[in-house]
Amino acid sequence: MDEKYFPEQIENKWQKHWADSKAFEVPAADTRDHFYCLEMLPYPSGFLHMGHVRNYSIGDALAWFRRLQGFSVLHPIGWDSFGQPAEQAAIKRGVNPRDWTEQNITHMRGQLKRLGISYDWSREIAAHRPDYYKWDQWFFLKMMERDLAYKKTSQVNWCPKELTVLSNEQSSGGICWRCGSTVEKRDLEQWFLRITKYAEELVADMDQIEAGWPEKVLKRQRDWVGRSEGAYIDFGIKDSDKKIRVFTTRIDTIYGATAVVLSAEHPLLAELLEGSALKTDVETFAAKIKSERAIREADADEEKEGLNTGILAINPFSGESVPVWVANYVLVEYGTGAVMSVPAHDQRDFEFAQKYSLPIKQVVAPATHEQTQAEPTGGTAGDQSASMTQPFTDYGVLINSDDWGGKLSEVAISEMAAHAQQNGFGEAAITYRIRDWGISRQRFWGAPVPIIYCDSCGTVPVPYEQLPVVLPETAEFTGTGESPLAGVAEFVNTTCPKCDGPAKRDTDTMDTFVDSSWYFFRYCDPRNEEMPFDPNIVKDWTPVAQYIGGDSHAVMHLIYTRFWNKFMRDLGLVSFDEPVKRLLTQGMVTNRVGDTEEWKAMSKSLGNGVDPDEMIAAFGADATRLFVLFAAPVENELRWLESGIEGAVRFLRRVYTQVWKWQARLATPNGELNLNDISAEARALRRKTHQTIAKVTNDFPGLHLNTSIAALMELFNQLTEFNADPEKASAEDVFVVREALEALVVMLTPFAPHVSEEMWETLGHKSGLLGGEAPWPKADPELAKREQLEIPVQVNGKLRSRLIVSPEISDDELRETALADEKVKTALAGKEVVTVKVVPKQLVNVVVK
RNA sequence: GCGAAAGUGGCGGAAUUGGCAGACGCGCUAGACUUAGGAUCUAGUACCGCAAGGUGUGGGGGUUCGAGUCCCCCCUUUCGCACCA
Repeated sequence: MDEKYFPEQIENKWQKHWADSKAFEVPAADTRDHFYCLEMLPYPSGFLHMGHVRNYSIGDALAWFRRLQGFSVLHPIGWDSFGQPAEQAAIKRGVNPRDWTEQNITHMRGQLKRLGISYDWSREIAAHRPDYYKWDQWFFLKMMERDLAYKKTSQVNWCPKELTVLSNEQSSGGICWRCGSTVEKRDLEQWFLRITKYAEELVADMDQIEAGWPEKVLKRQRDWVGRSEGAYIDFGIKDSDKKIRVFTTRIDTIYGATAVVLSAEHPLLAELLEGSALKTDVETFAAKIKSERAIREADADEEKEGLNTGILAINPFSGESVPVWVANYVLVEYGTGAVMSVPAHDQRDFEFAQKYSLPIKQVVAPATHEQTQAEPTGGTAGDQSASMTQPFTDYGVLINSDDWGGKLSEVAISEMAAHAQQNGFGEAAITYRIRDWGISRQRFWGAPVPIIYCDSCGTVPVPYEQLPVVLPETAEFTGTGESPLAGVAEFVNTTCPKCDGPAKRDTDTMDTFVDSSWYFFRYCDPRNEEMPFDPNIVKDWTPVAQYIGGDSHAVMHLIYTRFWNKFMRDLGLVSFDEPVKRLLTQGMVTNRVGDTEEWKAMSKSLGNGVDPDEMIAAFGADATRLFVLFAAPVENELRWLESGIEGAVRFLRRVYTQVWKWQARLATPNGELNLNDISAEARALRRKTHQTIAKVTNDFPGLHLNTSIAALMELFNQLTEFNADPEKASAEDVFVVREALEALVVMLTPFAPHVSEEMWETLGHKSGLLGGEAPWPKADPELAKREQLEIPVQVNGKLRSRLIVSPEISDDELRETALADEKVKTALAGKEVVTVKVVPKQLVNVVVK
């Protein structure tokens, strides 16, 4: 092309070439090994931001690496195109959500192509198109058949000012994220997916992905599922045959229970209070707590408040009567909505007991070392209940606990649960924090729930052959929070599939996390009209080899997609438990906020965004991508510095110039080569070449891209230092330079594909990097071996000299050489040598007195 | 409050199993060239010191012939969870 590096020219040329040659489209039948490289599909907001650029640059590097190694690589992209912003645009500006979304997709697709990301565009999908969401609806019906989808009344977060339903995230702290109003709770009938059925598997199967997923993501998922082992215990009620069931993980502390505390919304409360003199007081108090809860989530900092109901409960272990209280710190939605209060051994109960002067009875004492080692003989530790200033929450040894006294907590926990079960007042139990997934949204821009309500037949699923239930062209967007579909008569009014009578459709749409729970299976078989995908096609590509995205999806999306996979497995669509083998959560891209030293994620509202198009125009897509990958390890925060990107251009330009410098000479035949007799410098360059190949090849699967790029820069630096004059270079020198340059260009391709293709062509390969045999170089360990070793010699751990020795040197020779060294002798003068530590072929340390 | 991770030059960051701290890049300094430009090239750049030399991976202690790396205590930062019984 041109002797000078003009990124725009080169990038246009190769983007056109790739498109024309369908370079990244996966052939239908391909016997090569398959590799599925996946990035989280974007929401089509209209504009690519630097976070996208980083995400796709990482994925593209890996996709290219595997392609150059000879894998058949699936690298697809699509659009998570249902969701709020399109509807907001409709409400605010009166545009049609579909048009708005399609325009955004068109623009962003253009940006991705200008970045030169190697997607198979023939497989592009978009959630808002009927040929996609048809299968959301199909899955929903399958869930219903298996009792995994059900309807129930539940509370939603409601903003009274904006008249709209908010998600939990949008109403965190009980405050509307947009207008700051206090959020209310409202009851609505909604569809739920029974993810709790898979709670145990979602925890247990983590050991299948442990090796490939970041520990912090697994931890957050574990917390989210919230598995907790304990026991249910039934407390009797005095003068009644009713029972209150509590859940506890510390049944060993049950002799210390000095109250039973109910949530204000406990279902038994009204019944229990029947005929009580305190009925009105308690109910008034409970209503007060309830209304506080309706506007605020439970908060650990909140003052604990409670009221004695006058009811007495009977501890089934001790037979003691304890008062029943109602309090604001007991959550109705966890466990049984009732707890036994053990102030001596629980922080919350302790605070509560102090405030209301409830007795504090110690029943577990710190275990002595002997007690933890051997089976203890009796509960002898002192009872300090009266003087406790804080609860003792550790495991220990039981005291004041009848026959259980003297047992260790660990032992007592299992034995006491068994005892409760044998005697019919309890059982060992496991509870989970995770709740079923509410998917109904009172919104227009989503996949309609495929359900029909008929006065005579009730709730009727839409028959499969009537799918998709198509979203109407448009609706009235009032922003009142009612589902806009309810106002579209042609949509709502239908006939019942069972009785042909008049009926109405469900007017809610599904949570967009439904769309993104299975989309990457659709990429494998994107135009299938009979099924969501053909299991036989999907099995060659999945589980996904590498998934890359932001850690904002650590719980919701990534737990839903694991759930969906297990459901699909139970349907027989896939054969494995976990959909993603390796996950990378890349770090944020941040920039200074104004002139401050504050680095925050780029965003429109902060005004610290950087437009990828401007970067491409100014520096080229290759340099932009190279910088993004080089500037920090992929999982770290990336601080945007424009000077860094200039460095990337500089590097690419220097490599490009070097290729041009050698081009003509490399084109002429080498003639007879005698590679056994080349200069030391030439041997050193070959060594560096092969060392670099080994390093980059090894670093790639772990995505240590920044160090790979650094290694390529080192190789290039050594190549320029070799500096043989092309005109005068020997045939052997030309060979060595060619080897280094070609390795460099191929290995640079994943980071800067356009200019690499260009240089590869300049080096005389007319069919392109993907046109023939897989070009990724192979490291020759013999050539990578050092010819000489530089051995540091320390005296008492301090560096005193360096020896240049042969790699074949023995330990004894090394010791002698070190002790004979002049600098070492100087350092040893007048001192007595105690020992000489020789680390074979690595280091010598002389220890003196 | 609880939990986890991390603290290395002016900056981003390197450093298999404990074995030459600071690779690579940015920035900076000096010089060369030049239609004087925020281009390109060359050299230098952890800190103190003219030097010899000394000091140095948040602080303190420990293990070891040897610690950025392992152990204990403390400090700081970031993230996650926040009444989950």
